[in-house]
Amino acid sequence: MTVHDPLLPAVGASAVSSPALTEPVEDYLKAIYELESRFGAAATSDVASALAVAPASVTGMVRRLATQGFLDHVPYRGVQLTPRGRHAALRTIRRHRILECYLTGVLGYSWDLVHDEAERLEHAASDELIERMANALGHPTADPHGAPIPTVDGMVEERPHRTLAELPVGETARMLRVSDKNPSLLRYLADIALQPGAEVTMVSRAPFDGPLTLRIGHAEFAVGPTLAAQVLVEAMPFAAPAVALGAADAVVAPPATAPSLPKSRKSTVR
Amino acid sequence: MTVHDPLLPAVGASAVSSPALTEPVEDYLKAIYELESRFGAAATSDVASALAVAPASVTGMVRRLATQGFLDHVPYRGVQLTPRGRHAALRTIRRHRILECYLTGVLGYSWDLVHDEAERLEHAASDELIERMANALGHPTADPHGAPIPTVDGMVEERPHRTLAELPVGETARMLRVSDKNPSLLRYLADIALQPGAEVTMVSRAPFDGPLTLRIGHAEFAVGPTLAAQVLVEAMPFAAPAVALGAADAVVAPPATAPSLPKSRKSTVR
DNA sequence: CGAAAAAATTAGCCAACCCTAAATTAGATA
DNA sequence: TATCTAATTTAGGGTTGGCTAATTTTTTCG
Repeated sequence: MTVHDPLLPAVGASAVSSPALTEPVEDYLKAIYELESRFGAAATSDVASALAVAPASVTGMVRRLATQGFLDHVPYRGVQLTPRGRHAALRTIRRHRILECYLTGVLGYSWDLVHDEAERLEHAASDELIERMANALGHPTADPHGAPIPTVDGMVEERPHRTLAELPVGETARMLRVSDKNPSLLRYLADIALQPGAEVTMVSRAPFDGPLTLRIGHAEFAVGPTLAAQVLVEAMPFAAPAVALGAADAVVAPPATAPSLPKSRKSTVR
Repeated sequence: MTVHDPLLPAVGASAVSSPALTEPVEDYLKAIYELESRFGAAATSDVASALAVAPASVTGMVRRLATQGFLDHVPYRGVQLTPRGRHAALRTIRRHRILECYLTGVLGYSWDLVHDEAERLEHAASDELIERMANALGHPTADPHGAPIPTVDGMVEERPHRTLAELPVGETARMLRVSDKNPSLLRYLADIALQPGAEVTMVSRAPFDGPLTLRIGHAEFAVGPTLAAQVLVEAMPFAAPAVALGAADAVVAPPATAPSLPKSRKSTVR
């Protein structure tokens, strides 16, 4: 045999649907999804800093993704995912979060270290593997950091919440969620037992951006406002005993249609 | 801040050592390792067909890998791994095999389906994850197909063996190993209970490349010589009861130094 | 309003990998 | 030994993704 028959249709991919996304593409879509759900649209520079690439690289990739129908791009205005792009993003996010659950729940990873591992595995694991893991875990609905796990068909539970920094003095709330991206923050939170499902009471609040005093269990801690702003909490159902994150009054819906590419927007303190 | 500081040293990689290999590079090294241990050196065209790429692509990659010190290339003669290349190859092979063990042992994959999954995960999993899996499994020494798992420092158990096709009539041997790359072959072997550790007796052998009759347990099966040639067996210690693959009389050693780039060699029926 | 600053895009490049087609080289053989 | 063939390599391209250095646009502010 002298003929070389290189990669024809490749046996694994489903005939009609997706030709499998590359790793960078999955990363872009995921980052854009997250920015979009926070700000309504994703700015080039925000995507760039989320992915640690130069803004010019984002412009280039965005053009490609737009021609492939994953997103809409209005030059100088930002991007928004199309339903197709959103679906792809949610698929990656589901994988990421199930992986995080599996790594902490079965393989003993601590919650501050799962992010990086899941970040790499999410691109390599097959649907088969992800569903086997979900199955082994009893189909969790949130990852170890409290982030909701999208369903296979792209639905996400978005719960009403506010940040811990907004909790009025004297009120008690249940911790809902925190970003998985900052290991040292996560280690600190674990130290003070502030994890999803925990009850927190705002004891006092020093003026001029001063420290907030929290009661968690029987102990009190003073934390800075920056930290508090990163922790999401939800109202406590009256007198309900602490339980794991589950159904409750969750709103199940595809992420709301974003306000079409707003003219201006401040993303973060730049 | 206007300066974008793209991927500097990247926090995860160890300062001095490896800058992390790309997926194609790991695949090349692994394929070359396997060809080299079968034939003493890897021919361009063999690498090409193992990886399903054109021979010209192999020449290109080989040049790059040679300049990076992973292998020695004598143009028109073939390649051999340097100690560095061999070490990298064995690391990937270890990952692959531990993943196969984990997927079958813990997540319920059948042995004919693990190869593809492991093939993708082996590039994404961290050392941390692999060692956690190995730990959860009790540090297996062979994968589900009987292939020995290299140790962390690059040692492999090579056991003396012959193919089932070579087993003389009347003799009994223990099945040692079979390639993990052919799902339908693996399904058939599972059907006839011919798996690593199983005892097989050569009952009879039809002439002119005819079928071989095997006894496995209490049943007899007739198999073709092609299949038999793919199954590796080892001599049975006299009267020893069947046990799982483990220590025994294994030879532990780094893969023997290959005969320096032989002048000619037929790899397979071409 | 008009200019400076910030954000985004374009232009021009680079490296990794892969391909086909056209040389080469080695090995086998008459 | 001369020749033919099979294996390899070289030449010339292509795509993806990323970068830097201009060059626009937008936005902000004096």
